[in-house]
Parts: sequence; structure tokens; C-alpha cells
Amino acid sequence: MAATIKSVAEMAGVSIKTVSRVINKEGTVKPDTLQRVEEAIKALKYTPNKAARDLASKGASVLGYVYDNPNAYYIIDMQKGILDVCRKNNFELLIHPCDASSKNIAKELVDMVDTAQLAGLILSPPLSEMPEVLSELDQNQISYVRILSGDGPFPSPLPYVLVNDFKAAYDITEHLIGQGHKNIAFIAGEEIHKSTIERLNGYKAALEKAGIAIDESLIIKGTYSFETGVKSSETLLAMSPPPTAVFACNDEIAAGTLFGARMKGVDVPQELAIAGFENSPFSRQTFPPLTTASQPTNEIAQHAAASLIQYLRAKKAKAAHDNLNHTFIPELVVRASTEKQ
Amino acid sequence: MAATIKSVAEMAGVSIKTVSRVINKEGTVKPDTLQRVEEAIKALKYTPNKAARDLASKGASVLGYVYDNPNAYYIIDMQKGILDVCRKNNFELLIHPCDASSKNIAKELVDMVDTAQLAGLILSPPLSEMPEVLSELDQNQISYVRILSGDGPFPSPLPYVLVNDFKAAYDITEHLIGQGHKNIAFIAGEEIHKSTIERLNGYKAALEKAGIAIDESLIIKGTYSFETGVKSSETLLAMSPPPTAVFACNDEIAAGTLFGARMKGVDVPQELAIAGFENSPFSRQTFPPLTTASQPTNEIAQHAAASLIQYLRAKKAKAAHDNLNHTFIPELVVRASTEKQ
DNA sequence: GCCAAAAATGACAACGCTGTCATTTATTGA
DNA sequence: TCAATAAATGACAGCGTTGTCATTTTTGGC
Repeated sequence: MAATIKSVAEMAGVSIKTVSRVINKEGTVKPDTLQRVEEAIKALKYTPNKAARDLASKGASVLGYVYDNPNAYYIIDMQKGILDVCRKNNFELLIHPCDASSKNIAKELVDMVDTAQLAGLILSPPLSEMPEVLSELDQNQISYVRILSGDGPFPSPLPYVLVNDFKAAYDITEHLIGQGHKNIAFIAGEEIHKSTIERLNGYKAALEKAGIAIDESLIIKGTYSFETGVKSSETLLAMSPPPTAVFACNDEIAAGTLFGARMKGVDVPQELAIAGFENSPFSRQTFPPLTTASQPTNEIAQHAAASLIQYLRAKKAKAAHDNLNHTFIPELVVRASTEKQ
Repeated sequence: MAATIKSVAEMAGVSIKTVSRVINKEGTVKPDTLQRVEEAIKALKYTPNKAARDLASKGASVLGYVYDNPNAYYIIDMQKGILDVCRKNNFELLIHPCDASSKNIAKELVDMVDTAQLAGLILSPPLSEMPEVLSELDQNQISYVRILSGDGPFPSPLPYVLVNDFKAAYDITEHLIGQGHKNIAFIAGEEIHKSTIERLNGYKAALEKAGIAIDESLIIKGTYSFETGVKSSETLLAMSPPPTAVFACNDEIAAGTLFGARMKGVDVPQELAIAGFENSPFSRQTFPPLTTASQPTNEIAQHAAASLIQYLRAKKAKAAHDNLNHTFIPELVVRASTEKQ
């Protein structure tokens, strides 16, 4: 039914190998043969059979994107970025949502790579920051690229993409200080996310720089969730005096904090300034809109996918690969939630 | 390097065909041979090569999920549901975000099915409701399952999953009427989404049932976006008298309406009640939280994927397939945005 | 116009599995 | 015990490509 390389070869009056050369753009085909073959391909609506290709050339070109992250916007953006690069490079993408807190998550990933015959993995936080996962992958010689929080460079044979949360958190805190706040609370997310630590450190560094003593009671542990924001705002507003500003570890928490403040009739930003992190779409849609830090998720994803593909190609060709590790710095986005009139 | 069927066969002292029978659970292998083979598989960590399998058995098992929808939560939920079913049935999933407004979207899909050798497509709105797309797929004999708005059953050889937006919209409107409102506005989304029409019809039907005349000036056209909500609320609040309630076609619009009301200092729900649709996570997180209708997206997705797979199997076996088309009715979720104290 | 070298093309064996059909082994009934 | 039959198993040819290496054709220098 469907055309095969053989039918194309017959129609063009060449051998199948020549057709193969054409579809793989090997460039050693005479212009007029090339044209004949291309015409035949078009006429027969021929598309190479992927299974046969993968089999013959040993190894399919499929990447895996593994995520465990509650933020749908983040995932979708990541996914789109990765997909774009995959498509351009003739790779396919296998998507695998998973539960990072599951005990055998590492084994599960190795299994997946085996069964689906993946060429490599793209890991985003927290998976990309879990030593047990990484070492298991290393032991099984699985290639991967990590997206993680930090400010390298650091030595690693495998590619990675860094997001400098420290700097961005520093900027946000500095902005709050610039608005005259001295009593600034910090609401943290899960500590398994390195971003939490980095953001906390940025917060602390900015306070120190401004000569403001760090008050541990203003630092609240939580999860990256709306609920954490709601609960924390209760705790914070019950203090005397309450903080005049809150730096929430992400927009969800910030939105929760805002919600909590509103419930108590506390005016934002007059009585309480609130900043988030991540620049989720809804950070623009709360009332008032949230000050936050924007990271170019799509770009980060593209970069990650591209460097993994580059790494895989270099490995296959047994060549050294250029190191294209890169650090992204989220940018401060100031909105009404931290600006008094 | 990696184990093949041959190495397993040698180790177990059987022919490769017997190993094949074991991994395909054909059930015609003696218990003790079976055990020997299974042990060899385990010992060698053998996993069948997918490419070889697909090639030999003609036809890979890959479904395509095509979407063009701005709602990240919806997509993620859909995707997870589909992925679950795919994994259980040994199918793979190719994800393809696209632009439904692009002129050659239909060709693009056909191309994708060809190049990626897809077994079938899962279409969600608006793609699933575009005649030009469907007829192009039909012409190319591509199998697909549609998720769409409506309240069938209707005759179709291909499977589909319906969401009864009419009924849910009727319920929401009835709820608003029950709260004493007579002057209820409707903010629509893109008309290319059949859900918009269905929801509008549900709204109208409920008004009629209650004997309330339909006021076309209260029906505002827009897109499924926050911005539409903001703008529409300006228009509506400038009327004299302004409506006392708004039924927004989805939560994004509702959130925008809420935002707009807040900007004008209009109290929700005392002065203006607002209802949305979809039960997005953020509908719980606005202040006040939004009344909305909840659709079991994950379940819908699972159902869609399962019926497509069933259809494909039946087709391959040239058997008639049970029709498992199903209609889901979103459920009313009442929250503070429509309930006066 | 001839030869060597380079460029283009082809023949054919993999790749790792499944499908078909032949063969061997176990089971049954008399 | 021996056919006759059923159950297990095996041999081997594909599946549609790519890789390797041999062969043919073209090119360029003299």
C-alpha cells in the first residue's frame, strides 16, 4: 500500500541505495539523478519507514522529557520549547510525568529509557537535582541534560542549563528594600527544589547588603502551593508587628498570600507588599498584579534540548562536543503588588 | 551490547521464535520452557527492540495528540489521561501543539500522520470541531477520536467523546437565577469553539424557562481570555442599569471580569455575581473564589484514548467495534463569587 | 586520447524481530 | 502398544531501511 524505498528506486530507475542517499542528504548524488529521485518521491508520496530506519541505523532518535512539577504553565512552555527543537532535528519526544517522591523513581527512569529505547533524557527540577536519580542514571550510562538552579559553571561531562535564582531573588529583595521595607518575610517552597535554597540565599544576601538583620522568624517553610501562601499569611499577619512585605518563593504562594491578606482585609500593597517568582500567567491576573521574576522557560527548554542533541551527536561521532552550557538569569518584573502609589 | 532475542534464545536453549512467543504472551509455551526463557530475559536484562518489532509486525503503535488550546491546565490534564491509557496499552504518544487558525492545518496533520507513521489521532476542540480538518483526515483515511461539545449520540464510524456544555451552562444560569438575578450578562469565547455556542444556548434556555426575556445587549462576544473579561466588565458596568450577574464562558474570562470589577471598586458578589466555566485551579484561588462548572478532563481524555485504541484494534482485526462513545456532563461548583451572604 | 584518481552508483548483507509453515514431541483412545 | 491427533517448538523468509565495499562512470592532466 504505502510506497517503499524500493518502489521509488524502480520509478526513478536507480538503486535503493541511491534513494537512501537522497533522503539522507548525503550530497553525493548527481543533480539530474537527484531530481529524478525527488520527483519519484513526490509522485509516490513516499515517506521513509521510521521503524526500518531506526533498526538499520541502530538506535531511534527519541528523547524523554521527565517532569514532576505542579505548575502546568511551566510544563507546557518547557514542552513546547523541547518539541520545537526536536522537530527541527528529527527527534521525537516521549513525555513522562512522574512522581519524584516515589522511592524507586530512579529505577523507573532507567526502565523507561530501556523499554522505550531513549537516546537521552531531559530533566527539570526537582528530578535534575536529586543525587540518587543522577547517580543511577550515570551507572546505567544514560545521557541526560539537566535544567537546574545554580550559577556554574561546574565541571560535568553531561550538558546542563542553569537558572540563577540567587541573583533574581537578590534583585527582588533589593526592590522591596528600595520601596522602604525593612521587615520582609520570606515564604519558602519545598527544599528538595534547589531553587528554594538559592532564592532564600539571594534574599538573605540582599538584606545583609542593606544592613538589615535577618530575622529567622520571618522565614517560613512551606511548599510551592497556594495553600502555603494562605496559611503563611495568617501566621505573618498575626505577628506584632507584622512584616510590611513578603517575598514568596513562587507565584502560587504569592497568590495564596494575597488571598489570605484579602481575607483579613489587609490592603495590598499599602499595608503589605507581595512579590512572587516565575511570572506565571496568573501573576498578571491577580488583583493587584504581582511583582515577580520572569524566566524564559521556552528558551531554557530549547537550549536544554539542543545541547542534549548536540551532546548525543558528538558522542555518536566520538568527537568532543562544544560545551554549550548556559546560565539564564530571571528578570525582575515590577507590578502593582509592591508599588505604593 | 544490549541483549537481543537471539542471546536470550541461546541462554535458554530454545529458538528465537519461542522467546518471541514468550514476550508476546502467546500462551503456547510449556511451563518449564517458559520459566527458562523468563529467567534468561531477566538475567540478560533483555528488552525487545521496538524498531524491529514495529518493522516486523508492520505498523508502530503511536498515537498523536494534537492541541491548540491556551489553557495549560486543560492540556496537562488531557495529556496525563491519554498517557496513562497509552502506557497501559503499550502505545506511545506523539504530542503536537499547533495553530488551528493556520490555513494548512489540515495538510499539516495529514503530513504528520504520514511522517511519524501514526496509528491514530486524538483531537480536542477546536480542531475536533473543524469540518475542513475532519474531511481532510477522512479523505486520507486517518483514524481519529474527537472530543467535542454536544449531546449526541450521533452516527459516526469513528469514536468520539462528548461534553454536554449545554446542560452545564443551563445549570449555572439557573443557579444565578435562583440567587435572584434577572439581569444576567453572558460573555462568549471564540465561536470556532462549539462550546461557546452550546454554553450560550444553555444560558438562553435557562432564561427562557424562567420567563426572563433575552437581552442581546447583555451578550458580549470575545475570546477565551482574561483580557476579554477585563474589557467586557468595563462595557457591562457602564450600562444603566448594569447587570447584577455575569456568566463568563470560561474561568479566564471570569477572572478578567472579576479583575475589572475590582478596578472599578465594584464588590463581588454583592454588586456583581460572577460565574465561570471549567473549574481551572485558579478559579479556587481568586478572591472571592469563582462559581464554575467542573469537567473531568482526565477521565474524558482516558475515555477518548481508550476508545481510539479499541477502534484501531477492531479495525485491524476487521471486527466490528463496540461503540463506547460517552457523554460527560460538567458539574456545577458553587463558590463565593455568586453567593451573597 | 589515455590513464589515474575521484565521483557516483550499485549489490548485498545486516539490523532484531514476527509470521508462516514444517517438524518434533507429548497426549489420547482403542 | 500403536496410530491419530494435538501441543510445542523450530527453520527461515521477510519487514524497509542503512552500512560496507565493490563496481562503474566521470573528470582532469598530460
